[in-house]
Amino acid sequence: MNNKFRNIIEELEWRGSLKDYTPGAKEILIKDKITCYNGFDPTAKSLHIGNLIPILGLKRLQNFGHTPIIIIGGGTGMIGDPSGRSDERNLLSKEKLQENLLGIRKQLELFLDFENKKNPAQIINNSEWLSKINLIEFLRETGKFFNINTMLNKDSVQNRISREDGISFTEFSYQLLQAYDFWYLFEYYNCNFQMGGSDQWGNILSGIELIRKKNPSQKHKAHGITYPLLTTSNGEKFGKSIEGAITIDSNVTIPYKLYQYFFNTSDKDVLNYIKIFTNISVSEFTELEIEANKNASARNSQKYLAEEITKLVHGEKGLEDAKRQTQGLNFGEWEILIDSDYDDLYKDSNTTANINKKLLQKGIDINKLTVDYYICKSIGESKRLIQQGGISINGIKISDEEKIVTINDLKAGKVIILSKGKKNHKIIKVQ
RNA sequence: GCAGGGGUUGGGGAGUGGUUAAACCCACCUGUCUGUAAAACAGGCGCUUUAUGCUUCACAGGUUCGAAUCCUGUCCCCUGCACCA
Repeated sequence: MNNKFRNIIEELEWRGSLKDYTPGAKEILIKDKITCYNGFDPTAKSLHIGNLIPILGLKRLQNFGHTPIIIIGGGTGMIGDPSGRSDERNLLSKEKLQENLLGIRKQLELFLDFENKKNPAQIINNSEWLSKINLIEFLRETGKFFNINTMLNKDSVQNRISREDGISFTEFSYQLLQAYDFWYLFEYYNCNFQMGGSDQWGNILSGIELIRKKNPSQKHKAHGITYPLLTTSNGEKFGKSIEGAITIDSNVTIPYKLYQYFFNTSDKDVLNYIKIFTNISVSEFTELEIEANKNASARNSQKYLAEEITKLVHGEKGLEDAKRQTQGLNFGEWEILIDSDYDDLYKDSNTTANINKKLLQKGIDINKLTVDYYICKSIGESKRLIQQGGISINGIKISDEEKIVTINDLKAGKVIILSKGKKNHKIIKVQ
């Protein structure tokens, strides 16, 4: 893990994690030690893997002696960011927001160093100041610096205005609040850098402009950098699976799922992802790259990526569990699964379910089973898949579309592993 | 508000009285091959008691032996004009 990079810019550029930057930003990051912030809005109760990019960005800054600040958007979360949205957000209730806030805060604490004497990370909730804003004062002292024409020209706003539903004043105001955050941090926390996804570029610039206008004497002191937004080479959104976002909360996305998600990264993306998500050094990377070109079928890069990320997010034990469960589920080696694996897999309701023992003693129609446990959408689909050889129990393909599943189909006397294709499994436990 | 165009199965988009559960493309699913890939190929993609069965083409009625297709009303969208500025 030793870092051969001379400075943060060199590292970010090599990792492909730098997209836009304000003039002079690079030089300052190389020469000085700065304080930089990145905001996270509590829209869900867990961060998803896309959030790892800014988190790692802050961490890398910290490694080079800069001071990271994480803003969790207790205030801005009340409003909703229109960027990248095609419709108005539903406002979250205050209780929900609070719950999300706590969850995210806890997760963020895992990644950065808060103990360090020199440049400890901080987590700050922007409701600290946003909730105290007085409307009249805000309009006079901050709103005055925003030009509606400029605001209207933003893509995020334009997109919404051209739609039938338009955009509410509330969301339209979001950019003011984010700019205000930056100004506030600049003023009271000596923070003059903001980092964010490239979709935040406009918001970041607004903040810089506000700072400039409010402090005419300190021209060009605030800066921003962005990292590119990740999409897969197929143009899909990164971090989304069929069942929803891949999160870093082991109760929502179990380590096995996380591992699988990255293991299934395509060859085209995997090397880029490794640079972005892991701390791989240039020399290690070169080695891996050569190996990947020579012997792609070994999938060493995917394995490396999946292992590193699982370890980063869930630790050594999480990784071990994920690998064992992979072996058990994806290769049908159910014997190696231990009791706690079932418990783990049980946290993911997409993968597991319970069945009443009596039902099994009577016997249950295979098609009913697949539909009841959400493997198939309809009995018709189930029959079709059986004809096509797409349904299996405990790794054995079912050929009889009228099959009655009974107690004799249990593995180890306690579970049925019902699968659609090679990757969709449902572990059904008898109770 | 007036005039014109339009709302079809996840998305796009054919179809303007009858073998139309509805062309085609994309997305998606399964299988073969394989590397738990990609590509390619094969199959599939409203529901079920698989039947000359049931429910679908914005919504509600109507005409007809028969309607996604015709009529009436309602809702929504797009374009032009007007109003407003």
